[in-house]
Amino acid sequence: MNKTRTSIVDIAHAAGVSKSTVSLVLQGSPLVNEKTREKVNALIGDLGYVYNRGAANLRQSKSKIIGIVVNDLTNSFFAELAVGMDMMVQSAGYVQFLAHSGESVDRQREVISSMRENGIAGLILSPARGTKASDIKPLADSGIPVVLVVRNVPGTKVSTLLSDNYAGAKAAIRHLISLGHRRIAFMGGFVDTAVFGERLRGYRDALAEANIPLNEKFVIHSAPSRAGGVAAVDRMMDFAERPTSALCLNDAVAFGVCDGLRSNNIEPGKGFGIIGFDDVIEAKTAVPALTTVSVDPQGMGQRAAQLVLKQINAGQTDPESIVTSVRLVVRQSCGAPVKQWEELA
Amino acid sequence: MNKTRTSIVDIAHAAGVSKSTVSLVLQGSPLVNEKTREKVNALIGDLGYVYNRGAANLRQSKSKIIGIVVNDLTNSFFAELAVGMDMMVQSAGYVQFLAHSGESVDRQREVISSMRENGIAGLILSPARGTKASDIKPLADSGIPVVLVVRNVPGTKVSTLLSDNYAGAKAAIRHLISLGHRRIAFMGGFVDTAVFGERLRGYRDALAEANIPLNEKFVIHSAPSRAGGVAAVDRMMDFAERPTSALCLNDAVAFGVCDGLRSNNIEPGKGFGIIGFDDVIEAKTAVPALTTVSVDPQGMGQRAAQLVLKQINAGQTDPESIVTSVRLVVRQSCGAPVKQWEELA
DNA sequence: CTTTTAATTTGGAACGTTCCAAAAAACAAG
DNA sequence: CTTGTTTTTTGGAACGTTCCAAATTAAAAG
Repeated sequence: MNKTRTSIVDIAHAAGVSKSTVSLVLQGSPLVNEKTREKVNALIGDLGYVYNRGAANLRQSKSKIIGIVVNDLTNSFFAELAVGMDMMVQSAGYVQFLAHSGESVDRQREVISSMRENGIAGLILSPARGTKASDIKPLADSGIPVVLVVRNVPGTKVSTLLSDNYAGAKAAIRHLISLGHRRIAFMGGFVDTAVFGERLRGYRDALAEANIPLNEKFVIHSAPSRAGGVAAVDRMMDFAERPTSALCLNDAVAFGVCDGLRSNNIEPGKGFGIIGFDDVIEAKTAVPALTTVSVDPQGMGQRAAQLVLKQINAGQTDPESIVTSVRLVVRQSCGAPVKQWEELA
Repeated sequence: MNKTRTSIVDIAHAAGVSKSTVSLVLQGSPLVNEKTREKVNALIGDLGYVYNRGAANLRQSKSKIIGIVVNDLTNSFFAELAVGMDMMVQSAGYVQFLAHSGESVDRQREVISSMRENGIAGLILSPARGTKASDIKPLADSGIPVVLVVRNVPGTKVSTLLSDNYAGAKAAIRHLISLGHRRIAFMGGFVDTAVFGERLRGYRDALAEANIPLNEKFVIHSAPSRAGGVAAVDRMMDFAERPTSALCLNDAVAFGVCDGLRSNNIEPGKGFGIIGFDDVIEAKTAVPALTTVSVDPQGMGQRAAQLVLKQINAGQTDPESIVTSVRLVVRQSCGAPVKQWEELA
């Protein structure tokens, strides 16, 4: 309503003190007399004063803003990741620019540069596919802490927070083998991402470990989405010798695989074993409940936020690379040992 | 790396012009000579200058920041809504504070006030359950455009963008009736939200229209989530006379209902008809593909962003209330007319 | 070469804070 | 009442931009 926002000097004037004193009050400085503090605080309420953080940032040349760029908010894994970050960021008294790159490197570049203009204190980035080290370099060089989550970008010298994809995949395959599976597929994902590479490596090594020869046809590429899972199953149905189970790139693919199996009249978890990756919230309630490698997306988001906050407060520290451990949660989607199915058939 | 960020005066100095001229160049003013413009632009690149939008905001007392608060990012409806907003906001040269309230009014209040301190130019709010008009009033009074999406808050004088819940629910029920259903449930949601109320009203009126008496037991409350859908089905299984189909509060509940039916050995879409609400991305690929009332979340997000941008540019305009229309997309989850099921049984 | 007009450029004040050195006030001790 | 000490308060410069009125330069006209 007011012509102009009420500022610190308006308060000062009303309280009969100087703007410096008001500033001190706002910062909760112990220097001010209790009496004046109360008077000032009262006025702040009465006049509807709102602190102008932008002005403060300008003066101090530092901000309380953290940039977060996520490649796909639509995927609940990333949505949960974002929620985890949000919690941490807010409770540290920061505020976040959260943007969605939609896997577009161009858009990602735009939002990062826009965030930079707006003076972020740090950046958490879940990079879009195809991100190059040079996309991150200028930011990092200017001294702004950057933390890469979920996906790494080769050639960068910034902190990373990744999950142990290799161990997770290996554990999953071992579990399938222990249930009696021998024909195990790996579904979803494209070769150009590090995540895919690591999980695939875990798959291969676990098979080798059990002396099961690798059938190249059994690694079925597809989009890392629910629709991709459906597509992968369709592809699989044409095989002469079909797998009896699959490790999926992520939970979204796994759900898609369930969908695809059903439309081919195969009951997921009964006629075919499925393991996902991520442990998205729905994994628990889905039917069949999804056996999956739990990455704890919210927790990961929180840790990422903590990491970037730590680096902001510490001035400049050496980049840190954290690999978070991962655990297999066994639920219903692998059903009973494979022997029983053969009896059923 | 540099001790201090390079500023407009550094450039001015290097180019042998005044800071005013550099400022003019940055704003793309036609006043500057082509020669000097080029010189300045070259220097800007060379010296790695980055524009300080905060300082500009301070001077102009307006910002290019839009606040977005969403009650639950984890729900893909809202995630998609956020993505739609993001697209619009970015392409208008704005940047967004996106926060997640997690249905907590307290947290919502905190983030809104923090956004205010950071000088947002407008706010898009999908209010947490239980939001009061007084939570929004101070912001709106200070002249910052506010747009409410998805959920309304009674007693506020701000713009709203809601979907036609009543008509959507009515259309859904008519469809079920046309397939031969008579025992139709309404699943999910709690009474205290406007959305629930409107959809329920559509349900009731459509039944009345067809002279089907309302069975109060058939409106089954539950959390508006996937888990809530499962719970609702469990409740339903105890009924002596069970419904043959259900309209669900939203797609998340609908998916949960599918899960719940399966664990009771009822095949969704074959033994029971299900209609969702929202038309989330997975609705298309799920098996059975979900018949649902399409709200087009991304489109809605875009429209919300457009609305707030319009109000920002127009200075102050009267609040606008938009109800977006909605359409029933028929897919597989209602299966064949109910007659056939009886023959099957 | 002057004068007029148009095209460019430019200091300095302002935006709302924080910070610093220094002033003022309050209190204690002699 | 002085002097010294501690507590509290205070102007003004600074942060990096935009804006304005005014100054300078270039071009056109006489």
